[in-house]
Amino acid sequence: MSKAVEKAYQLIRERILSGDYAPGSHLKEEAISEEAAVSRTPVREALRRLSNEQLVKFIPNQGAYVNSWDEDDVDVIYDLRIMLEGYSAARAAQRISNEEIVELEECITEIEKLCEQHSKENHRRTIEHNHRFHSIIIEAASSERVHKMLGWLVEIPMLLKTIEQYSDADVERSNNHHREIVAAFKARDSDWARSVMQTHLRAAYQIYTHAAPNRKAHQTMPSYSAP
Amino acid sequence: MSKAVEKAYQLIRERILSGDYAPGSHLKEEAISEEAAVSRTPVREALRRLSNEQLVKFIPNQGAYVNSWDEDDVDVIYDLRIMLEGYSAARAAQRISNEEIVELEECITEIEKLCEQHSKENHRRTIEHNHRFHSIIIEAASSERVHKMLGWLVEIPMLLKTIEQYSDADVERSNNHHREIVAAFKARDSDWARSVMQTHLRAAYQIYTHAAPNRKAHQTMPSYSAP
DNA sequence: CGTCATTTTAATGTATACATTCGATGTTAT
DNA sequence: ATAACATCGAATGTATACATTAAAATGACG
Repeated sequence: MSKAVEKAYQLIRERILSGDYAPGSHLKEEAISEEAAVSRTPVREALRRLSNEQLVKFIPNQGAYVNSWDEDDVDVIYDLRIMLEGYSAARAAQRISNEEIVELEECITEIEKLCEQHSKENHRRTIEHNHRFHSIIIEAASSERVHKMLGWLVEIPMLLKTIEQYSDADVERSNNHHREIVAAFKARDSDWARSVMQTHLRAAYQIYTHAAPNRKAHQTMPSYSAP
Repeated sequence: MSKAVEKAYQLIRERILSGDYAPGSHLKEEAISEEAAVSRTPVREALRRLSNEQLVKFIPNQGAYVNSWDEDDVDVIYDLRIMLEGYSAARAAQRISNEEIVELEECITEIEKLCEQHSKENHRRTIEHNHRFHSIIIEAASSERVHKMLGWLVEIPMLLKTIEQYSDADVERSNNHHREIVAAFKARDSDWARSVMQTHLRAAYQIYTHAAPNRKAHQTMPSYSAP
């Protein structure tokens, strides 16, 4: 995207995900445009993009508010990811190139190496490689639509933190899933690929729900949406 | 949405769906702003919305082009609809109100009445009621995310025309599906509801593929995307 | 003292003017 | 003649000024 829009977009997104902009707070265009050192026009465009990703909520003639999600919404997000990434894996099984398979295997070996000893830095790089692994598959599925839709499901802070909760057994299981997905790809077996991918993500969901300290304590939209 | 944006949005959308703006053609902001009698600003915003719905494709520093879809994309659209509307039906089964169920039944009786004799007008109203039927269910699923995502899958002209291809037997089968979905809702059976909904849409897909005179004749993006 | 109408204000929505970028065209040198 | 290069133009990208709207503050009245 263009320079100023990207600048505003990244800034707003960062601040929302970091919690700097609290859920429900009013994102005023002028204030943001000053902080990002761009004019209101690109800020507006960035906000529109974020509203499509459901990170902010628009109210006509009133502007943008940081969106919040309740427990049910998190469930939906996981359900959608499981459906769509499962679908992606199925499509990828019939479309992925040998080069991409090699890349996937490199991701796996990297992750396994990094998991041998725990550290903040290794953790960060593990997340990166994991993300890359999933991205390659979504790319290989070769559908703009699916790619875009999945785009607004991932990278939500709560969900990203899940990986920090993985026990050693969880990590080993996850790595096994990764290997099995590649095996399914090599066999060009769509059903197998989809099945393993869905298993992989369902397991992640379980770890998240058990790790979440207070699942019932959901953030709610403030009263401006009510009479 | 605001007035001018809505005006531009509707105009562009209409012209794309009617084929007035041909696939691949360049949508120039200034030209559109004159036709819609608004300034470029709301036109830009409308184009961004349409690009999120995948109706137009953006190329940086070059602008918006009417997007086209090939056979594979149509397959993906149907697959996604089947997954997401199936999911919606499953959620709706546990959330739908009695009032909404009554509304669904009204839609069904209306459709059945309209199907008794063929006519252009009855056809149009059938489509309307059918659309309403599906909308109520998606509403009842009660998830902004799912609602929005399904928003950019429906109302593509090719797909809308499918219903015109329905034989009498197809129509009767469709009506039976509708009734069975309501039955599943009354039983609060999520799996049943999802299953029938997916059956319903898979049948529609089959009718489309068989009715399409030349499925292989897909529109392709012009060469600006190729070297 | 509370309620309702009015005014004010601060934000969004829109229009327009300016900057930038990329492609087309045409020229020149090899 | 062709390829590299410079120039020009038309479109997008950005900034800013103006219009409109809705919420908040104020004040009049019951």
